[in-house]
Amino acid sequence: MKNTKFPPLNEREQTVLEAVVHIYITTAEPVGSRTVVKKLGLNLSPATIRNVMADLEEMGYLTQVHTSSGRVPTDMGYKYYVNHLMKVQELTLAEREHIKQELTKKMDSADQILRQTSHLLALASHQAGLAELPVENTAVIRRVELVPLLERQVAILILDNFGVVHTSSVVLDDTVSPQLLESLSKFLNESLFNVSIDNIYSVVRESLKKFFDERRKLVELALKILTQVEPPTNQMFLDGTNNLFDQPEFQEPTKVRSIIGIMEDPSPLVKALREALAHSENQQRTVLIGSETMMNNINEFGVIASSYRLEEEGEPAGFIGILGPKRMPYERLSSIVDYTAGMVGKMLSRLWR
Amino acid sequence: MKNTKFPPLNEREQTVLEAVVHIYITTAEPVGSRTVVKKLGLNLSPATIRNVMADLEEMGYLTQVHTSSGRVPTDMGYKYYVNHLMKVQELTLAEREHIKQELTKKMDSADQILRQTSHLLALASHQAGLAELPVENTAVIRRVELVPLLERQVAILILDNFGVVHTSSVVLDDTVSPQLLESLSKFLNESLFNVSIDNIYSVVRESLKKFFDERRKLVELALKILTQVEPPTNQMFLDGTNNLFDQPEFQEPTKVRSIIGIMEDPSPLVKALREALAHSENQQRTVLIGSETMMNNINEFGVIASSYRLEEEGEPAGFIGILGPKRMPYERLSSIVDYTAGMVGKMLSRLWR
DNA sequence: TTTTAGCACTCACCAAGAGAGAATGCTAAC
DNA sequence: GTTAGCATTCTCTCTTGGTGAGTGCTAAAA
Repeated sequence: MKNTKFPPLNEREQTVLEAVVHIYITTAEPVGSRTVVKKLGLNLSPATIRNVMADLEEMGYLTQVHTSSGRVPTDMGYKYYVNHLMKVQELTLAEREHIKQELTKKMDSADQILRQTSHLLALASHQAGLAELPVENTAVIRRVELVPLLERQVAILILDNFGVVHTSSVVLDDTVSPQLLESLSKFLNESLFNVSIDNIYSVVRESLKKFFDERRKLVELALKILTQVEPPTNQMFLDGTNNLFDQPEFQEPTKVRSIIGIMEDPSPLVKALREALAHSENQQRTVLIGSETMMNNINEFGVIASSYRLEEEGEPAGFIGILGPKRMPYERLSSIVDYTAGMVGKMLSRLWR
Repeated sequence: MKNTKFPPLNEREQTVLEAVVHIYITTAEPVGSRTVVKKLGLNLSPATIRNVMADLEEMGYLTQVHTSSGRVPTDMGYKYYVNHLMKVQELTLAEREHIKQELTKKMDSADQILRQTSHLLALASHQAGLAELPVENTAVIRRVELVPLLERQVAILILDNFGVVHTSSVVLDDTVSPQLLESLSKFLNESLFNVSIDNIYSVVRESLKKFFDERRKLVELALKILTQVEPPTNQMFLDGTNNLFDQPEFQEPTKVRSIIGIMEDPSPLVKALREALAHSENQQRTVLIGSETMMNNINEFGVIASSYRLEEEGEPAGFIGILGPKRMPYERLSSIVDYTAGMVGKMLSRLWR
């Protein structure tokens, strides 16, 4: 899609494209020229619109599912619509209140808030909702605890500033004295405090060097323990995937499997979204369509995502969004995503202030 | 199913029922009398077998998908087969070695072992594998940690004897002094050590009473904190659900949704399995078929489960199993489940010895 | 130059029908 | 008790023909 050209459209062409997208979104049926005329209320005959639609097809914005059927937007058509034609709908007061209310329920961790967010988005959109935990490079270690469990087993708990606890445990070859563990714990806390979780390995290794000769045994133990800490995979919550099965485009078995695929491993989608958000205007909102979603050769999905920030003007800390068929009501859903992202940011920052 | 009668079968009827089940399991097509004769190599004509099959149908063991189609086993037919006819196949040495190898990989927690188990079972069976963490009533608290995170936020960590860490965190109304937290932590550790996780509330409440007048503030805080600990839902790992989509019986959209349903909430299945295992011979292995699986009105599944024990002659600590269509190769899969359950028990007990 | 009426054409969709094939149940004979 | 024979039942597939929505093209109108 990167190098595809988007030929410019005159006013009439824009109007027709917009109409086709709108009609197709609500009906899921190929759109014919007559229908467009009726919808637009123009004083033109279907034949005229037919010519416009033929032009739009030639430029790559529309396509026919078979000769002499109505037109359907291509990915490029959707993209043009989203970028140039769509007017984001304001949410009603009631809708805003509802979102606000659902997100101001008592929640004590980022985990809970984002799980709730994905649920809320799924409910509000009748599509699948997704919500990512704050990305690691903004997460910072607050505390490391080593807890002796049984003679040779030690649990490692890493708490970050978002209240997320990363746990792991290790079975050692030798027994460890409580004294040794305690001094190790102290050492780790000192060297890891406020270190980004991303950097856990490098920082520790470095600060370990200083100690190496002094406390050889301690150092070895520390390395042994830390290699057990799994690099925290950035977690994403995905809710309401069953809504997708209601869509006519996901009835076929092959399409069904693609949904399962996402549930099992959303990482390609996450990666694509992060990239797109980083390059988007203001790093605010992005829409990916079809192949852009990077879901193993399934080009049926569309996704709308917005970043949230922990401070008004800060860096994006993570994103939330809605996943559905390409044929989604973008105008309405975009505003839901935007507003919710704002609220999530507020709620998260309130957590630790 | 509870009150259904299982009319006794004579030898020929048993042979025919067994043949029908076997053939249907491999072909997924209704089985005709001719096919049965060929398979059995008997010196009888199809007409004779037809009569037997008609009898079996009358008794409820077989059914026709439509007049003048071949026969298919009913749930009752499968059940009779599993209980009386099936001969559990020995695993080959290679198969046993493979399972052993996969389970003796370095793993440091019950969590990892059972996740790996569900994966292994899915792979070996080409169905979905499931594995439950050791049930709570055998899990006992080893250690409680209260970790101050930020001024008003406290994380609660409960470690059980299986190396599983239950975490939660709470935002308090007032700030808490480290001293208070420390004494509270000490108090909780004393009163909760070796207490079953099931009983956390009752035990704490009781032992709190003793302290009530002495240290009022401490007690209130403890209660506040403990109400934040979510009752740990017994976790079950489910892997390989995508294998199910390959089965012809799960092609239709409605069936597909039932699979999703299980992925989202397997608790009815878990409950049914626990119950069945408790009443099974030796509390060892059980097979549930169709409606017995308790999956909201979807009667297409079958499940084979075995309990594992932490000590040779101990109580069952949890179960593992295989979920697939009713039409599963029970003879082979049963032995896989049995053997794996034995290995899991060994691996778990080795963890904390 | 733009728009439109008219018309032939294309294609999906549906219903009805015909024929093949796999099984069955039943009856009467072995 | 077993079986051969046969009419019967039902699914599945393929064909056929009709309908309707929509298109592209051409030539005329604005």
